[in-house]
Formats: sequence, C-alpha cells, structure tokens
Amino acid sequence: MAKDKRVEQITDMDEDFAQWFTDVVKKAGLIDYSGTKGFFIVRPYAYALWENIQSVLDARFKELGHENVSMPLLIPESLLQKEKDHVEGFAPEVAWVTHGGSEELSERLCIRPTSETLFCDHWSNVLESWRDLPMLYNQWCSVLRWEKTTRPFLRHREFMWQEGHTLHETAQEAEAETQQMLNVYAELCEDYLAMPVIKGRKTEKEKFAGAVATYTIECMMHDKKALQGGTSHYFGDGFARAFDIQFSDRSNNLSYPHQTSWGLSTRTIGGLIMTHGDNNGLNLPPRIAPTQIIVIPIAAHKEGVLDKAEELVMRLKKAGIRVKSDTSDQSPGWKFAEYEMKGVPLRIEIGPKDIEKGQCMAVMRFSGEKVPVDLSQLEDKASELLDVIQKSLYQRAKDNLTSNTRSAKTLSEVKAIIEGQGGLVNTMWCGSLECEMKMKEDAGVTSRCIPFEQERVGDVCAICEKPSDTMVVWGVAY
RNA sequence: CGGGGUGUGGCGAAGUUUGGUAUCGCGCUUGGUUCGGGACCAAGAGGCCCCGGGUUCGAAUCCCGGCACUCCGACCA
Repeated sequence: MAKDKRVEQITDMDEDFAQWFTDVVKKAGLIDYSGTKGFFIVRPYAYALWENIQSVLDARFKELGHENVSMPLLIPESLLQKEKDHVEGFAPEVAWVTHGGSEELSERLCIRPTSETLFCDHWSNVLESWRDLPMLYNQWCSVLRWEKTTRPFLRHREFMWQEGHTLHETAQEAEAETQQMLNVYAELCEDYLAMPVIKGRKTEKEKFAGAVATYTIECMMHDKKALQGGTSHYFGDGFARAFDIQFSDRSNNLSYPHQTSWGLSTRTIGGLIMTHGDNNGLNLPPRIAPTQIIVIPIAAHKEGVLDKAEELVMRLKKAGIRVKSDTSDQSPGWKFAEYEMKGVPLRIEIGPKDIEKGQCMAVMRFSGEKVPVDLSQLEDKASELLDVIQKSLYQRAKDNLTSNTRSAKTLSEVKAIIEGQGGLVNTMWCGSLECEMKMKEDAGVTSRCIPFEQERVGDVCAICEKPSDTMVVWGVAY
C-alpha cells in the first residue's frame, strides 16, 4: 500500500507535521520562497488549484447577483482611521507607503490589509436611493498584513483572496446575505475540497474588527488542529455611520444601509493539503485537482504503446476529464512517485500487456488500490472512480473530524483531552470573556465557534459553572 | 517580538573546532542501453560558500552587524 512507500524527501507526518507540510509544499512544486519574508511565489500547480477554487466561487457569486470590482491598493491613513474598532484591529499589522519617488507624502498610505474602508468611502459617494440597493460587490485581489510568523499558504504577508462587500436596505437582508455566503464557502469546502466543516458564529473575542457578528467555517486538519476556512461578517450599520453612507429610503427618510463582508483566501489551499495529504505527498480531491488523471505509458518504446496512451488521453478529454500523459523517458516508477507527490487522484497505466488484453490499470492515489479497466468502458469507469475518490476523501476527513471531536463538562476535562488525544472539544459556555480567557490560559485552546448545530453537552458553563445553554467548540487553531 | 536550529552549484550534505587550490551524492545536458514502483553506463556543464563590514600575506572557516529559512512560545486571519 501507498503508506509504506514513503517518498524519502518528505518528513513523516507523524514525526513532525509542520516539517511534513513544508516538505510537501516544496516538493509538490506549489510554493517557492522569495527573498522577502512572508512573500511567497505561488507556482503554476498551486495557482491552478487557486484558479479552480476561484472559478467555483466566482460562478456562485455571480449566480447570486454579485459583481466583480477593483479597488485601490492603497488606503489614506485618514480613511483607515474612520472606524475605531477596525483601525485598532488592523493597525499593528499594516505596512505604510511614505514616499512617492524621493518625495515624502503629506499623508502616508497603508497597503490594504482588507478593503472595507475603500468600499465604504466609495459607497458614501455613489449611494443615493433605496433603489440602488442592494449593492453586491466582490473583489479578487491580494492584501497585505505584516505578520510576524509566516508559513506557506497558512500565513503570508501578502495573500490572494476574494473579499465580498455588500450593502442592504435592511438588517434582515444583510444578515441573510452573511449566512448565504457562509453557505457558499461551506459548499466549496464540502462538495469540492472534500473538507467537512463546522459552521458557526465567532465569539466576541474572536470576531472581525468592526463587525457585529462574524460567522465561520472551521475545518479539522490531519494533526487535529483547526483551520478557519472562510469568514462572513455582518456589520450592522456601524461602518455606514462611521463613513456617512446614507440613502433615501422608501418613506423618503435618510437611512443607513446594513453591510456585510466575506472572504476566503489561498489559506484554504493549506487546509486542503493538511486535510488529505499523506506521507507520499499531496492528495487532491478530483473536483478541484488541476489534473484529475495522469496516463503513464509503460514500455513506451514498444510498438503502439504511445499511440494507445494518446488515444486514452483524447477519449478522456472528450469525456470532460482533466487529463494529461507523461511520455517523458523517466522510468515508470519515477513517474508513479512523482504524480503521487503531486496528488493526482487517479493514475492510468497502459502497457503492452494491457493492450493485449484490451484493458488498462487504474490506480487510486488515496488508497493505492489498483483496478483493471476494460478499455471499452474507459470513460464511464474513470468518472465512476473519480467519484468514488471524491466521496472517500470526504468521508475519511469527516471520520477524522467526528472521531476527534469530543464533549467535556469541566475545564479540567478539556485540558485532559487536549493534552491526551487533542482535537476539538465541545462544552457549554456562559458567554463571558473571562471564561474564554481562562480556557485559553489553562487548556491552551481558543474558541473556534458557537456551532449552529447546538448540542446540550451539559447544563453549566464548563469554566465558571454558571447555568448556560450555549455550546462552544474549542481547539488549537492555525 | 522572545528562545533554539540552519544558511556551501537546482536539491541534500561534508568541510568551519585547528584559516592555506571548492568536495560528495542526487538532479541537469549529450550519447547509448533500459522501461509493470523513484533504472544503468559514458562524457560534460554548473559555485559573489546568504549579504555587508573587519582581522589576516591569505577567510566557507575567526570577529562585528544585518537578512532569510525553520521549529517552539507570544500576537494575529
């Protein structure tokens, strides 16, 4: 089985998960380091993954009525200052432009860490009537945050993402938008990336700077740590008031619109790697894989092999499958290892013996399982296997999430679980910041979210023992 | 931002203690043989030894100062 045949350059994930991650990212050709800390080169294979994520999301955004726009890269300091919580949240990590050529600027400009302030400023100029609402905008761009600790995909100083920003006539409508977009992220994760999620609301402590409410999807990585997959924020009319965005409403009064924003970044690719990867490298779900099938000719110099391989590629392409062949003169074994490292979900081997029998061999990346496929059923069988792989990866990740999510009644139980098995822990919680801080201090976990799917795992707060009917999920997060 | 580790052809390392001609393996190029789990033979190409200062007749090696990577904390998406 694949598990035994480790690629020697990849560190064993059970020995050192962080090093494993770095090795995979480099060896699979996803990332290269640049000369500046925290700025990474996203290589073609990783960019292709991002493009697939983009196309899924972009299509959904547009179906739901959103339009793409482009906002400036720079934000004048005065603009950033307008919403108090927002500045305080981001000020420690913004980078500033102070000079244009050799001249010092009269007002310094920050490189956007996120674009709320830019959208708000723009809207304050263009919004007039309730007939202009809703405004449903999205931007694909990169943003910059001066992080202290950086890691490929998980924490870049500059990272690519999309940020959706919307304005609505009513609070209800804005709330609904926030939920709707969270569901779009959840669909991306579950249906395409095969990553099961926990949907929920962030606590006051963990919510976005300036938001009334932040909703999140939380995923579990192979090392049982949590990763936030995407967030969706409801702003109420706080920003609108700070930026003086007003419109004439249906009864001809001046009103403040209600606002949302939501974002998902290339960090999700980090999640994808850490959810499905193994000691042989990446392991991509078919629906998001840049290459779904790699065709490998065996004994390619033998009469008819290359032609046959090419024929298979053409047939699969015609069937709508993203397929490539490798006809280089590397040995077959080398190619097997190479494409396993790159996580190509399905490999098809075609050699003289297969041709004789009118078949090919299909090998599934996630299990190493080999199945002979009759050439007459190639397209159907290939699609079927890709489907099986997609579902299996999801199921395996789901099992990991389920079996590593536990319930606890007291803080010391949480501590014992985290120190023992790790993973996520559900407890009741009174809602106070003090208890949240104490949990962090004593058990080393932060609140991941207040899941929408609540469960009564006790009657009192696990920390202060006051009566409580809210369940929170705790964990160690990336 | 604190603590540890690392930086030598594309990759992985030896050499640094004790200063004296730049080494090895993989990869790469060319030719040939191979081909069902990282093949083999032969010939080649490729290096501001992370950067900047200093000491010295001479620095990959010693001293000072940076930078980057990495792990562990703190902080943050």
